[in-house]
Amino acid sequence: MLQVNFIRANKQTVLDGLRKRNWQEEELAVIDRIISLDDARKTNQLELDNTLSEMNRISKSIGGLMRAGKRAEADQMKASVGDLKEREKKLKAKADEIKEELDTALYTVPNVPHPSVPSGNTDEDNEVFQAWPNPLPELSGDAQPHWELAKKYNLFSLELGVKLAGGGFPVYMGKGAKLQRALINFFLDEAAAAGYQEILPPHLVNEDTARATGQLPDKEGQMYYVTKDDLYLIPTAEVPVTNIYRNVILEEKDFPIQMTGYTPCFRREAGSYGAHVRGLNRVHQFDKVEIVRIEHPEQSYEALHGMLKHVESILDKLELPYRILRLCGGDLGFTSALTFDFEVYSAAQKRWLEVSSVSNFETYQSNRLKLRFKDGKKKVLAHTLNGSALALARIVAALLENNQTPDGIVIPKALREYTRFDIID
RNA sequence: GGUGACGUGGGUGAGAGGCUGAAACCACCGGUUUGCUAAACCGGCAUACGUUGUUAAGGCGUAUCGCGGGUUCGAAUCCCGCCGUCACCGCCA
Repeated sequence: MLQVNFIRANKQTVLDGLRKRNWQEEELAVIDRIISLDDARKTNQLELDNTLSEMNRISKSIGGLMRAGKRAEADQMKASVGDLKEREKKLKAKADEIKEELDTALYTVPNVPHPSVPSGNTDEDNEVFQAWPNPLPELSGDAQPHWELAKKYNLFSLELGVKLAGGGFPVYMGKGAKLQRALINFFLDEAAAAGYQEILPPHLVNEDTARATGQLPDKEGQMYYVTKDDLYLIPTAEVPVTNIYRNVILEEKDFPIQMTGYTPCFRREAGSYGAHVRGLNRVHQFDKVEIVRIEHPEQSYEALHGMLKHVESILDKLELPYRILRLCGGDLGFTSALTFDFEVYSAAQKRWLEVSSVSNFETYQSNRLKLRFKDGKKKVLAHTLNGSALALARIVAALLENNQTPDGIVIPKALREYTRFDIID
């Protein structure tokens, strides 16, 4: 969430940012409300502190009297604390109430978009930041979408997933399963080569963890929740990996921090039906290799572009046609200041599929994470970033479709040392 | 899952209702001494919020001894719940 002090000092910037996210004028009132709640918080806190201070003073003198054996005087002083206690109780209750209102209000405010974020409402207003320079692949008329190919070559089954779990849980088989494993290893090795330390985190996280990276309370409905143990299934490795640095104070020399992690990702994503969610296009469980960086604020945008280059290099090696979009204000994630999406062209479906989202959250996450670094004597919030490198399911969809030939599906050269087969037939 | 022990600053560890935001030691930082290094000695060394101050240095207040409640004029210390660690038992890939 945003810091109240930041909102105070940069009110106009915040308001303009929210307008870019298409906030209506009446919704912007929350900003003034936050400031006045914070004022109330301070006033209340001061009164509470003064009350406590008075009580502490009296208690101390009672201690002195007791030691001096002046029992009667001490008893008299004890009696005088009653009113203060009442006041303390009220003020404390008020403080809790204000804090809750303030937090609730703060949670409704998304990150301030970076100046380069284009205005716009929907994904149609996203800016093509980098187009695919070559002609798009064209397949012959009898080319099949990946869900047909999966049947033909027995690569995965969603029907079987229904039997085992439910809709949207694919079961990969044979070369389909091996292809998943190969891609995961390929992505992890590429990330390691680019300087990212590999992390294998828990796949379930507690509430504090989900809150710190912003999944709670904003996206509560999107996560699977294990009530019995009060744990959430992770929607992305971003959550546990970034939280490694929750409540940490770094030294400047610790930067940059680069981590990568493979995890399955679980998303409830309340359903929508039709061709655009068929097959692997949208599922409840998919595999993803994530890259996470923690950066000095002055370096974070450079780091963001480095992450773009990394994702590009992987897609180049996979020989997939892709383009990069800069998300508009309306499509930008709640916690992000700037996001670039990678889309891969899936030739049989004749559409672009989102396979990666690379974002700079600036201090929005680190504020909740309490992730800071020492800047001289001061402690300053660090910037957090992350990106998919890459999300598997849709990559598989594109690979299968684009590489189909009459003889079978050809595996890209870079992947063959991982699959140990050249073709799916 | 059961039983028992434990959880104190960056680390080790004392404290067992008031004189304790917390001894001592180690680590760290600054200084004195010294051909250099080391040693010795002196000093400093938590975080958050608020307040004051020039958006400074500093001062002041409050909170924090795993987390949350309670008892009490007063809690690191007593009581309750939770979490975690360790040991043993049970179960188990």
